[in-house]
Amino acid sequence: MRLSQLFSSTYREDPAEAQTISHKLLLKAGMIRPLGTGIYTYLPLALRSLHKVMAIIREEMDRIGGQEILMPVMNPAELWMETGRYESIGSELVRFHDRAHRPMVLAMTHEEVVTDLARREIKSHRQLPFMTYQIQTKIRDEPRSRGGLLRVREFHMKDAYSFHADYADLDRYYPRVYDAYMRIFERCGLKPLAVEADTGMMGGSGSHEFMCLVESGEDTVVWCDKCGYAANAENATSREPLFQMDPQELDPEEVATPDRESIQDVAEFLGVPTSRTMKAVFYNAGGNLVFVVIRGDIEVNEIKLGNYLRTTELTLAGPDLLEKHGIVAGYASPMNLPESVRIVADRSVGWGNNFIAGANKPGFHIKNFNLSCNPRITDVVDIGTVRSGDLCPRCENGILTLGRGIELGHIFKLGTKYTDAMNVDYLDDDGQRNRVIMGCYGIGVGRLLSAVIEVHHDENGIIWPRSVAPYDLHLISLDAGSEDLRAETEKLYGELQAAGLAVLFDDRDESPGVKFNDADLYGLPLRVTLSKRSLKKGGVELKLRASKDIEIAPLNQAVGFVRAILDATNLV
RNA sequence: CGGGGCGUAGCGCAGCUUGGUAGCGCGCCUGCUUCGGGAGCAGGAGGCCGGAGGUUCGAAUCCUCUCGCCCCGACCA
Repeated sequence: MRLSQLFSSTYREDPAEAQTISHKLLLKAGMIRPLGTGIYTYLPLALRSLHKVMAIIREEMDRIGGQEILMPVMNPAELWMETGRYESIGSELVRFHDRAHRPMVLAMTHEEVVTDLARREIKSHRQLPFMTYQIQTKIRDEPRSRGGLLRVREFHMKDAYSFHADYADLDRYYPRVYDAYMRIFERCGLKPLAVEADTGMMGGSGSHEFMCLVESGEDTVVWCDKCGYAANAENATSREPLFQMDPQELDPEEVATPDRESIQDVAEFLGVPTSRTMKAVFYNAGGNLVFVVIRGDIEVNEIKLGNYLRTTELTLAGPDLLEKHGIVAGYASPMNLPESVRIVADRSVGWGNNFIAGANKPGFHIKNFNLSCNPRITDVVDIGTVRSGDLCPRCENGILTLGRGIELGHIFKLGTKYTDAMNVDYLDDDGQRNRVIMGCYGIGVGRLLSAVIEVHHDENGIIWPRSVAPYDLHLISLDAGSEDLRAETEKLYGELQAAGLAVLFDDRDESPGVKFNDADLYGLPLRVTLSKRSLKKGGVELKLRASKDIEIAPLNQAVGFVRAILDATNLV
């Protein structure tokens, strides 16, 4: 491809709207252009990379027996009503009516469609197991898109669905998908961390997310430095920490704590660490007040709490709701609570005794709060947020670390959530009717591309791994008007292409500085420069984008050198 | 949906406080010169100042409403 013909233009300055590195570079390098919030056009360079990622995905999915299909984006709402998701999913599901006034949706995922398909096709156990996948546009009217391609409202997802006769078969297949996922990401130049994940609105019995650890990631992940434990912070847990226990429980007594409402203030005022306090956090769970008791130094994990309460409608309770139950904000007490309030305690209430807690009276707290003070505290569960430095729940000496990650993919053991809702059965070899078991597996393709840039770049631009680079090499002609030199470069361009290499040829009448800077920005793996100076040095200059070193190859052997270098750097 | 920020030429921005119908840098076009890390000179094109309404003799500038974009939070395969 001649750069003079390429439909793309670079920016000299960083686009103001972009914050994350990949967003900046994708715009700056002329790879994507925005159409609206979270909606982008892929220009030729980005599309070539996207296609390479897709090709890798297809190879790996085919390798584990996947069969590619393509399902519709436009779905009758009826299907989604069948599984209940038409109602349960919020406005990120785009709903509309067709010309005949039938309710329709734009698919944000394809469990409904594929499960319906399966129920029409599956008759016998002989057809099981199988796995279908597609790479299809997904529409999600995200409440908040951001970060360029990292989180968008219309995107490409590889989604796969496997169907099994029993759980054992799903359990056997699931690790194969896991391995295929690792291969896909590694082939794209990423080394993701697979973490145990919350299943969210998808449901199911187990799931893993594949996290690319970078600062710009939206998720918090937790991992152990000793064993393999890794989890999304949403559902991570830790082992009981070391804590102080007084030899005996004392009787509670009130202490004056004027104008000290936050745990921090109270602890400082009374001269105790926050771990010796018990704090109260109120939630509105679908209109009901829930009182959460948790040790003062630990944060409530709302995902865990929501899972425990089996609700997705969970917000901090407003003053109205508190007042209604006669609770004094800032001094709320886990003692003497009205019967109307549900109490949920984090397991950390057992990590110590004689705590400081609220007195439910402005300006007062109580000393020596113990679990025995309130017999109504019976729900003691793990709803705390894991902190960096906490002890690993799985091994002896491990310490947990927290980091940020981009969710590249997510795999689920769905079980029968959808096959139950849609009655998908098969006949076993005894002629008995059995429920089909499902797994589902997603990868965000554009997000994966963004993640590659987040990981592979420097201050001058992208540094593509060859596997997903839009072209293999960037050929620069510094002919300065010399027709001979130009002819040599044209000849080399032809030879490189004839050798099967994908070449981006900067044939523009631009100054060397512009060409070098654009080459760095585009970030193709290898830069090949032909100029008066390079000829004087003995041929053409070869420079890897990822390295500072420059090698000279004789002009008549340039193609061989290029191939050798590219092949040697094939794996990034 | 809450909180914050921003909409002026393709990109980055100034002008707005103190109203007088728009400017800078880069990019773009033409010519000449130049040619190894974003060249020089000369000439040129390009903007209903996001939109609507209002105040005013007069609005990019003041007021009201609205739309869009970005960030944080809520939310979220």
